[in-house]
Amino acid sequence: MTDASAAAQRAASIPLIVGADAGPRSAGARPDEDLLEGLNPPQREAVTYRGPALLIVAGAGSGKTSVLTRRVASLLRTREAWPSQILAITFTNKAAGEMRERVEALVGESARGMWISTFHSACVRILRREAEQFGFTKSFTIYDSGDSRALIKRLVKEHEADAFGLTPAATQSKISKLKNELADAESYARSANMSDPAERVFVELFGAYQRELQRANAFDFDDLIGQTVFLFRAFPHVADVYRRRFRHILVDEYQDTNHAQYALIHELTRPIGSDAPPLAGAGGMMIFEPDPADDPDKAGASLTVVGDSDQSIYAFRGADIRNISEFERDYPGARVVLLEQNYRSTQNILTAANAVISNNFDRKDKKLWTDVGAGEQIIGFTGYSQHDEAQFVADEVEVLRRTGLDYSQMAVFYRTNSQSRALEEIFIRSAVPYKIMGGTKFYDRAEIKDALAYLVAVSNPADEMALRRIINRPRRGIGDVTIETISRYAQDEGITFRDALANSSALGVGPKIQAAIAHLDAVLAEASEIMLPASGELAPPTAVAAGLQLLLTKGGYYDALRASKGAQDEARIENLDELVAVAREFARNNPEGTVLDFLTEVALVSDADDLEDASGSVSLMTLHTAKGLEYDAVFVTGVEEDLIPHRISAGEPGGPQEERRLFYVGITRARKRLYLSLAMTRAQFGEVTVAMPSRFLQEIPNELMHWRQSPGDVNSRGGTQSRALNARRQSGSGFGGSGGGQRYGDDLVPLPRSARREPGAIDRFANKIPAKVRDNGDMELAPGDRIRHDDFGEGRVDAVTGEGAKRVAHVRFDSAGPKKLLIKIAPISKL
DNA sequence: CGCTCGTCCATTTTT
DNA sequence: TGGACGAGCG
Repeated sequence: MTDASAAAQRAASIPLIVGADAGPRSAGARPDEDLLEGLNPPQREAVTYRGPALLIVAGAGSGKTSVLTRRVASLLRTREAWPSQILAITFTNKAAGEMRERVEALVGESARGMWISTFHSACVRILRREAEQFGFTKSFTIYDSGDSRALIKRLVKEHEADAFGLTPAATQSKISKLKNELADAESYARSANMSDPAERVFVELFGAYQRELQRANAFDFDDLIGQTVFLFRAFPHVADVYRRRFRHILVDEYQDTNHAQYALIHELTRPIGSDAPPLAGAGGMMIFEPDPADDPDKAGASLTVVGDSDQSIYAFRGADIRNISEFERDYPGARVVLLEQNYRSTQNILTAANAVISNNFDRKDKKLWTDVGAGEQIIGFTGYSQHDEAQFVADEVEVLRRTGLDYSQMAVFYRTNSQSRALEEIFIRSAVPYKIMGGTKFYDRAEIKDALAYLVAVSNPADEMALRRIINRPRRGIGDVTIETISRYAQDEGITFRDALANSSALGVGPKIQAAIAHLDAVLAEASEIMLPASGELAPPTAVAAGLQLLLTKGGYYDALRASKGAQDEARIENLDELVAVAREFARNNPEGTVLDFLTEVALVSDADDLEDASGSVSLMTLHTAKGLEYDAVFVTGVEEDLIPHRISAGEPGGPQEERRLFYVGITRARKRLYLSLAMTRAQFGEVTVAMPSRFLQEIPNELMHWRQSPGDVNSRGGTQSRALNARRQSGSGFGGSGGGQRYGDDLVPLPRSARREPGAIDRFANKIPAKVRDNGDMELAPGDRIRHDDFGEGRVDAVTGEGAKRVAHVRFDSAGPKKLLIKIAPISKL
């Protein structure tokens, strides 16, 4: 490592030299002095340390982004690096955009030329340049998980693999996991138990899948990383190009990198020109022999990684926490800087967060602290149903709003996307402006995928999947039979599916179908002239939008939608118009952008409208999406067993711990106010189930919490009338009308309030929450039984539906009328 | 070949 | 609850 330390010394000495001619800045000061303003000592070190490897362990809210951007700015300001020598990897496109902005704000124009992007975007850029090296073309398609699922589904069917328990979903996830480990079909076969027929079939599928991708000139998400690693290993001279170029590599959210990403970084930071040609296809194992690169000019790039193992929440998709915990072993001599001071939250919030996360064993103890004071207590609330819970959130949002807090400073988190429904309903009804972040379905809509498939069909004629998708959309009378005919013809003639379309007359299909094929072929050809001018000249910026417009119009897509009277078809047209608008916008931002660039962007930017600001509205998102964000007020909803921790995680090794980290991430997003809410009952899959408070709630010290309504309050006598029903009236808004119980007629009837308790008394439930839940045990009820309800009085059971804890009694009360009650928890007794 | 209706299915997190 | 898919009919 002498070379490395030499490089470190060299690098470290530069600022001092440069400092002498710091130009406009005050004489003698470091040119990056202003960048260090307001930083605490560890932060300063994180910005100024120079060496081959630096690990910044950055607790939540410790100013990590600020440190990272200043470090980049400092490198530029001191002329230690040209912008083009910097590669900064972030986890999301949004984070990349923000980082670029912040660096630009610090150093201005000179930020241009830096690569600041996600792993995936960076790899696409590299692959577009180098694809020809190994049997792809630069027009390759990027398959998103839906595309690859479709392909896998077809292969599973062809191989009759489901007979071996290989469902498309299982196959896809297994392949993905393997690719994240840099394994391919061959290397996997070597280690697999091939006497197991299911394994043999899987290997077969894996291999076929990969061949199909190659044939289609396509990469799936995992390939973008894995194939780049493969490229670097198989072609050292190519790798050297990038090693020479990127002298400073920074990786954010390092705890969430998977093995392939780790390997990519490792390849990029190796000394230049020192590769022993690796064995092709040697997936899986990596050997890092110390490279005797004596020439300091060949030293590897300097690497900075930032992360927090307490915030590792992507193990389920291959993130390997060891990448960060063993960083010092992988990069001997690495400097480690710890950022523990928190600049975001109040001490109460941090204490709660520390308390929760400390229940994870096998972690380095780390305690966030702040000097801003204790702050407000954490508010707890238990709703009767998820609607009730949502109404609490909506009401509280309004209260906060009236105290002057902007909507954009509030966020609501949930574990699963499906939970957003109830929130949305209530927010709409309560006229609370909101915006759902992430999970944008725009690019998942069928019509959008169709439209994009048209573009792919033009830009990457090898992509048969895209062609198959659009060949009969809109309906052209080309069914499976015809498709098979075309496919066979192509195979016989040794041409591509796309080229077969151009020979429609030779296919031997009926005249009507032949004409349809010829027409489609002509439209595709015309569009390709617009978007891909032959003679190497650049297409005009408008080409993508124009080509798309043409495809949709002449392809008959618009007409078909207009002709149909389906209710959603109008919306589909609007969505397509929106896509065209997106293409125009893209052209404005990227005057030289090609159709490929456009497709890349939409493939990798999952939620394009994330870039739009959410100003003026409350943000709703999953806990995963929340990572890296912060808000003055945060609502974590659905804090229930089986939700967080999610029930599926229970069986998986490390699952509950990861769930705890997820909860921790949610808590630590809050600056000033934190709300934790749950519901006693939750309707999922159309069934009402009884929910139990999350175990994580009990890990928060009592004195930090103020329960507006504890789980005990809801079911012990009295309960509350659903806030969803009465809150509006309480808050004096004129919104009462829609309130009545009828709105919830199909829902379980909330328990009306008979006696109001002093809320917030924590001693009574003392977080021994589950014990407080009313439980009627296995009370047996049958039609005809008479029962007494604490609030509704006496009634007669009409029917009993459901099973176990979900049994529901349909009761006709003498005075209160018909109600549905969950037998297990309703305050009832048999007469 | 296309459409409708019915069934059945599955429901974690995402670049 | 609702979304996806298959069988069966027009």
